[in-house]
Amino acid sequence: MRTAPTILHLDMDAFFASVEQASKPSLRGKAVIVGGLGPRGVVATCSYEARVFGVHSAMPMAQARRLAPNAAYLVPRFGFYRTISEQVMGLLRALSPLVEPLSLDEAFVDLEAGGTAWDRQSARLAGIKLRADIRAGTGLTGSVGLAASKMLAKIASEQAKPDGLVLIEPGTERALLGPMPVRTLPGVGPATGDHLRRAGITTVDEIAEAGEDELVRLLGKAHGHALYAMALARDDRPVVAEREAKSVSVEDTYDVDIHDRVRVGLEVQRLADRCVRRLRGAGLSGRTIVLKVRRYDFSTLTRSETLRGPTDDPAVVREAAARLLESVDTTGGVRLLGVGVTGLADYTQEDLFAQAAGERAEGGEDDIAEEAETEEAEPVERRWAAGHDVRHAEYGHGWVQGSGLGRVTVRFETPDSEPGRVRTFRIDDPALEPAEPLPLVARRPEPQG
DNA sequence: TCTGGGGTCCTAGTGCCC
DNA sequence: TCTGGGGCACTAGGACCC
Repeated sequence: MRTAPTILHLDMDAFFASVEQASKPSLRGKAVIVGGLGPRGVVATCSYEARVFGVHSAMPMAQARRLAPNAAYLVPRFGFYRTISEQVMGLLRALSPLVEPLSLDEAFVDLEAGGTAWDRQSARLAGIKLRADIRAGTGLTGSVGLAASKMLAKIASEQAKPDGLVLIEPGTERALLGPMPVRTLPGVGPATGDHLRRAGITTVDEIAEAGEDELVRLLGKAHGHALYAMALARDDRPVVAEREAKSVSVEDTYDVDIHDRVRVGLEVQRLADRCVRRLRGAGLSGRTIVLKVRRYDFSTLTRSETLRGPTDDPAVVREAAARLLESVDTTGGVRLLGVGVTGLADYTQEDLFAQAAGERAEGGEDDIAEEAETEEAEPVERRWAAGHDVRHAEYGHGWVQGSGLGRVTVRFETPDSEPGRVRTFRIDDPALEPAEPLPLVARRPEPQG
């Protein structure tokens, strides 16, 4: 393990909610909750103001609404978050070629590999400058952890939240880690936490005291060895810049359980098409088709089938998914269906032939065009999702505060305006149209030199 | 009150081949 | 020919992460 704290972990603070607050001045300082707004939605992220009420990620939305009835509830705008995320990742790549994104709002950076830092002073300075650059470029805050390993850098950024920087001095790791609860360690979730607690182990020190053999006995080989090493602050996993995807999947939870077997079949076909579209979009094909079914009682089962070779043919994936469905009992109803592909490969020669043949026969992508039509036919209310940007011919740029009963309520404001006024329109008002999000920070003139 | 969506990794059982 | 075992592929399920 290295001796200088030159691994940096960045964690953007309440990312989705912060982006929404930055783009909507009237929400700054308010409880903002981003997530699925349907009857089975859960909270994706919420602002720190909402956390005061006890709201947190992964909480059922219905529960959040009871705890914070006056919060602003918004659906996520992943496309926009991705744009902001790329901006932030660009700042990280300026520090080092070794940047490992973990999600839209989190990444590791190997500062030493980039020549940006070699000791604690240079690492701290790099962290301070990064936070300033993120704020200047996006108006958002991120927390930075610096340490000699990935695990400790992540724990440091957790401690730094919100809007802070924590550097763990090499040599102090074990003393720091020892009294912490086992759940601090990555890979210890509710199940493992319970398992350890039943064995009388609640702190990191107690993991170390239990010994490696005991942990392997309790948790199995891989998990036991890994956890013991982490408890001793041993972690020499490198920062890996390029990670290849291992699977592609799509799934839908339905507002109401589906009982009709024919409808279940149709949904599986739709999901298969969507999955293939994603697969092709990534330039991939795959060998193993996976069907996922969550039943009315939340029991989840998967069925999979491995083909002789990789495919990205929608008909092949549809047929495989349909065969897998035949082996599943759906009486009682299903709440979720999913279709995935694993065993990924780049396009194979065979696929290219098959695809060429398919295109000759069917004239291109028509075989999976059906989805687009379904989307066109969605109810008009769906165009006015809460939180999404709109433009009105007379009042300018705004966002949807809510819609229903044939009306849509819009607040007219932009990231650099004062909090704006609210107006209500008919949902079919021709002066109102969906709009692209505006940049969070107004473009400044390029600095000279 | 009732639990999203997109992933990764691990384990265990089974069947097959050598 | 019988038996055992290692190694691998496949399948299903579960834990965990953000």
